[in-house]
Amino acid sequence: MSGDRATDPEEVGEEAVVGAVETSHEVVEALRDLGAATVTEVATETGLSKGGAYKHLNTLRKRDFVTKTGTEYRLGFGFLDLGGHLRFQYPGASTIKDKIQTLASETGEACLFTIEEHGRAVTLFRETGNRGVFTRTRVGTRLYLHQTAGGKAILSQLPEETVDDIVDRVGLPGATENTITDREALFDELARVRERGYAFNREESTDGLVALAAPLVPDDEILGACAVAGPRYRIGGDQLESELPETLLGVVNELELNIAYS
Amino acid sequence: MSGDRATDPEEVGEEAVVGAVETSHEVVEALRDLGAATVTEVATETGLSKGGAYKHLNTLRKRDFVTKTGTEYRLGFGFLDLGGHLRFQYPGASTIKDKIQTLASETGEACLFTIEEHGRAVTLFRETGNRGVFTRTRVGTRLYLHQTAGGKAILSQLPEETVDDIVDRVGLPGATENTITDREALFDELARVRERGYAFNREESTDGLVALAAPLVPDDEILGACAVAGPRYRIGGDQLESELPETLLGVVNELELNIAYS
DNA sequence: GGACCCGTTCACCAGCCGTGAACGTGCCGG
DNA sequence: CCGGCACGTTCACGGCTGGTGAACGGGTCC
Repeated sequence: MSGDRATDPEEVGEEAVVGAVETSHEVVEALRDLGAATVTEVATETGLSKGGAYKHLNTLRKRDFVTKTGTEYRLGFGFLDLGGHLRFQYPGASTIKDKIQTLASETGEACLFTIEEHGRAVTLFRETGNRGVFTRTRVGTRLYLHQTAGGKAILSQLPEETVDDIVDRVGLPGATENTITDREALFDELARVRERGYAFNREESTDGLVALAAPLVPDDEILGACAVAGPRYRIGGDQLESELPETLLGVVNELELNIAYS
Repeated sequence: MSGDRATDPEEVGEEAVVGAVETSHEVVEALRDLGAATVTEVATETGLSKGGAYKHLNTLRKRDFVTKTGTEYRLGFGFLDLGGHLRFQYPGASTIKDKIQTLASETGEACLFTIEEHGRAVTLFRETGNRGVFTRTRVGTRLYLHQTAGGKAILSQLPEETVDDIVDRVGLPGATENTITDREALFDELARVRERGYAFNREESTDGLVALAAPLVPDDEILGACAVAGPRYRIGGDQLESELPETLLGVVNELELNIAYS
């Protein structure tokens, strides 16, 4: 029922596009950047006329994408509704969320479930244990696949040409001095991940942050990756090497069985 | 910095609207209902021509609101990104989320933070304890204020004319036989809530589900409500009457202090 | 191999988006 | 109390673009 989950490497056609919708998106972005704004502020920010900005804000308001309080406009929570709906449409979503939560309470650290979209990593679920929170990764943020443990776990399960396409499109930007920024090095790393069964992130996205992730492959098809992340000083040593992989792989295997037979 | 948080009872003007953006939203809704669809399916669902549907899908794709996999279109996670961003812009968001989480692990039940928007209740944060999950309330869903504990807690803090406006606009639809569907009865209930300091939901939205909520009012201004919800057979009796209110009020008071001085 | 089906492109015309100016209202200073 | 300003909202109009229907091309199933 849920079809093919592979990535789509096509470039988006610059033509065949509805201009008014694009300006609408620009209004949304302006509102996101400004936080709260009046009509004239939105107009100057987007370059629209006052009347035009008004029309757009009004249109967005009809669908709860924008809220008006007196004379102030801000983004509304219509986006949350759609996003939340979508999150639980993903195959096995509620099972995944449950397991991520138990993983979080067992390890005490921040645990994530991440998928690939448009060559980037998107976090669908995030639960934190009783220990202090560390990452600033939010549900929905788009990160680079090659900079994160979950991303590398996903990449390790994709055919080589797909990985090539993704690298062509989004590049390999660096974040810390540990980030893999070379294509060869990335492929080597992916081979190691494939062999080992899970991926590390040793301060490759943020200084002081390490993580561990395993791909979720219930049916010969990569669904995403489960990760445990925490500060290096807490889980850096033995835990990252031996204890955590065991618990992580246990949870992921269980998940795969649950999802495959349902 | 964050301005007025009161509700805005204005009706949205039917005119002064951008048509192309509305059809774009219709495409999104079609895609949400269909789950995954081809261009022609979207076209027939929305009544657009094939070419027109294509243009719209393409436009949405540029902003990650739509994903294309081979010949299949589905909603993308761009909405999640915006929604998540927004969630943490709300005043005191991360403090609130933390406290909701501790509340969940202390009580073991599902705990929510809910706000009011457009006369409806929107759940911003939801955390579940170690006991079985019960409600199907998702982050982002819009519920009726008068049907939920959190909603009634919020209403109890609003001026009477605002409550009147809201009731005029959204009505008092029933969900179970316990739902308050009469305006007089609602005002009586709100007076009791105000006096007591917290609100109950005794199977007023879903059979078998009870809840308890307290308004969060850090600065003379209602921010939202914190709620604990669970099945009647588990928390129905003494807990709901004495134990839970105490822990809930404790957490909310602490939250109010944290938010007021920050 | 041919007939269909579907996604994508293309040209075209009417309707609509966006503009700029006009209107009205609330607020501040005098 | 009053006048002026600034802002949201409305309005009429013109150029452009959104949406149409038909044509193209590639894939797949008989």
